[in-house]
Amino acid sequence: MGVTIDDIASAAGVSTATISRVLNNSERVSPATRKRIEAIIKEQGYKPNIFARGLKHSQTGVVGIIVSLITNPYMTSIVESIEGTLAKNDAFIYLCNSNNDEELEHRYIEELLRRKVEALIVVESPGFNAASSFYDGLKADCPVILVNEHLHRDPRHHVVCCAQEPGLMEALNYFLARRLFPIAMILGDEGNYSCTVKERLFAEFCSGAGLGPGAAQVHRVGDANVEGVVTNAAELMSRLARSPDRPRAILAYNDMVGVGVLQGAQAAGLRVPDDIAVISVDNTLLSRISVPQLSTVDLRTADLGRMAAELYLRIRSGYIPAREASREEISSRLVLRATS
Amino acid sequence: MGVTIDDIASAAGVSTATISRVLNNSERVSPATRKRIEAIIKEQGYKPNIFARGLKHSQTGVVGIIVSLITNPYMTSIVESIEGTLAKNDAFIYLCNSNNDEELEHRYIEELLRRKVEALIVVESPGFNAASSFYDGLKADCPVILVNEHLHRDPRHHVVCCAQEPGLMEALNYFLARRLFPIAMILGDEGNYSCTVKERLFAEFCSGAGLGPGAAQVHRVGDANVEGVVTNAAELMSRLARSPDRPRAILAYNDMVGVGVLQGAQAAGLRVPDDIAVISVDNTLLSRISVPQLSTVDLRTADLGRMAAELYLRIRSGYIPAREASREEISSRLVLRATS
DNA sequence: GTGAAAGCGCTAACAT
DNA sequence: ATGTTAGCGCTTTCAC
Repeated sequence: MGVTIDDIASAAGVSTATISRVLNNSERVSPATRKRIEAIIKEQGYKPNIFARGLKHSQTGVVGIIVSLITNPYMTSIVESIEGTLAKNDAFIYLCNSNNDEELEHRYIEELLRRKVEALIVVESPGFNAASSFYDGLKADCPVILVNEHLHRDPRHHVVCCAQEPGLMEALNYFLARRLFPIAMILGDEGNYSCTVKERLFAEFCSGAGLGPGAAQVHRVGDANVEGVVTNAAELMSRLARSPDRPRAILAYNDMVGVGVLQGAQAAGLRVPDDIAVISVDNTLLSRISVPQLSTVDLRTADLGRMAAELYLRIRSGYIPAREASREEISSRLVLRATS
Repeated sequence: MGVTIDDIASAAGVSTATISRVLNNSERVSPATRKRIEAIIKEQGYKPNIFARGLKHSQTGVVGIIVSLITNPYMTSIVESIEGTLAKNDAFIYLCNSNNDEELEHRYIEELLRRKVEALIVVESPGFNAASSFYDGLKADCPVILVNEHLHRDPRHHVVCCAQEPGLMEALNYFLARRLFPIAMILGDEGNYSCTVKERLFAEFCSGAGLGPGAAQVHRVGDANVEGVVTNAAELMSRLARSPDRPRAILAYNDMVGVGVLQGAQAAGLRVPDDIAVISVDNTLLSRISVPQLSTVDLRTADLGRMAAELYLRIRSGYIPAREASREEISSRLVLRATS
């Protein structure tokens, strides 16, 4: 095998304890010996054995990530960002795909803890309500970082999330300023956080702007996190195109819905954005590859991933207490592209 | 901490060695004691400490996966499949995203080996030529499984791949049988394997079917693995729609190109598939969410992922020699949907 | 400020 | 068929 702590110790003419000390840059080691040892370590390319460390319940350099659906581009983007940030800091990730299966998720967590991950990052889909009560009760001996946990204002763990409201308001005000009425909000199934937020916010916006039922509509297209929603949204849009109170502006639940709306509009012979403006939510790959490119409310997946990873790194460095709950919230924002 | 091998040993009234033997279900242990010990293990919920095992250079239950671009839906699908298959078998994965950066990839491999992964699965993009010579030279002490390594007929490692030819031929014959001429092949940049295969195969097909230049065209849209290709393809299609020898059938390099073609066709007022039939390659999310849904050559990502994972599992079980190169190749196939 | 030494939980000779 | 025991490479008291 590779070079061990003993090799370094004898090369430096000190004991393994001293090496260990400089490794865990703790305690008092004379600057001179520290410097000398560090040089030898670098020179010999020594890296401590992960398993020996893990055996002594210490650093393993691994964080566990649980995502609810890895094939969802929204998730993928967050994972990419976490991975990239951690890789720069010599940390590895265990990737676990829960498929929204709570039971499986619990088993994953148990096993990850057994493997002594240094942090547990749980990425929720914004349109899915995780069993947050489970996490509230979770006694992990590593920090738990919840990405997009919106439900509890005071969860027991670290939370990193992106507020939808600011971007949604920007979008609605964009429509309002151009007097693009009626405005239609296209939602997914009721009952999840993301949907509720949008519905409430739209209602507030309408009453605030004095928009009557003739100027505002709400439609639903079923489960919006499922591929079939695109077709549903396209069909809905075709119908709306023929309706007497055809909307001039659409705010779509997510990018998949947005893509469906675009297709429906084009099929109905409507020009986007001239006849109808469309803004969706998520800013995933889909919004960028649609033609025309979708204007969308950016949920800032890359930032979210980076923040989660950096939070772990700060905890690891001791800058932040691991077991205290913290909350970082960033604002979504409107990204204007070709459909509005 | 949890229950250790000593706890089990004393509970069973035997030595730790015996426990270890039943754990590694090797050697001769009397069926009676084995049964008894297994019961106690189950009862106490004992699980061997991963780090102690790793320290003794044995099983770690982890496999390393290196993908060239995790945000690519093609990759994501393979990763999902690998993860799902391994999770059922209590194996975890380290996910590494190389971003097509060779240098980074090498560092990942080095670190993964140090972490004693039980297998290394490298997923190449079908449109990217990996530095296969690097892998040929790689001396890993774990099996290396290359997914979609097409270049070498006799690589030093295990290969699992999907041949594009069968599905492409199906697609072309589909066009031929319906006499949808001219047929246009839309390719990405020259120089990668995937592109070369398609070009060669198309040429062979044309000469085989006696198709002259009036009945067959080849076009290029630049780097087809980049989001912007959608717009390029849309623009190309708009131009083709106005051309005197407008194609009646399109075979698109991948799903992104296919989506672009669809949009271009619709923008030009062409009905799909009545005026123009479109078939793409990949069968990713994109082909399923496009409206109309794209007919596509299925590159069978889910099967590929499962095969790679199962290959590792068979090696782990000793059914297959780890260090011998093997090759499993499956055939792509045409999936007919709404655009053809 | 540094060293000696006792483990961490397991595996694998070597004994019996 | 089962037990004894010496490590794997590191961390961490406890001495000095």
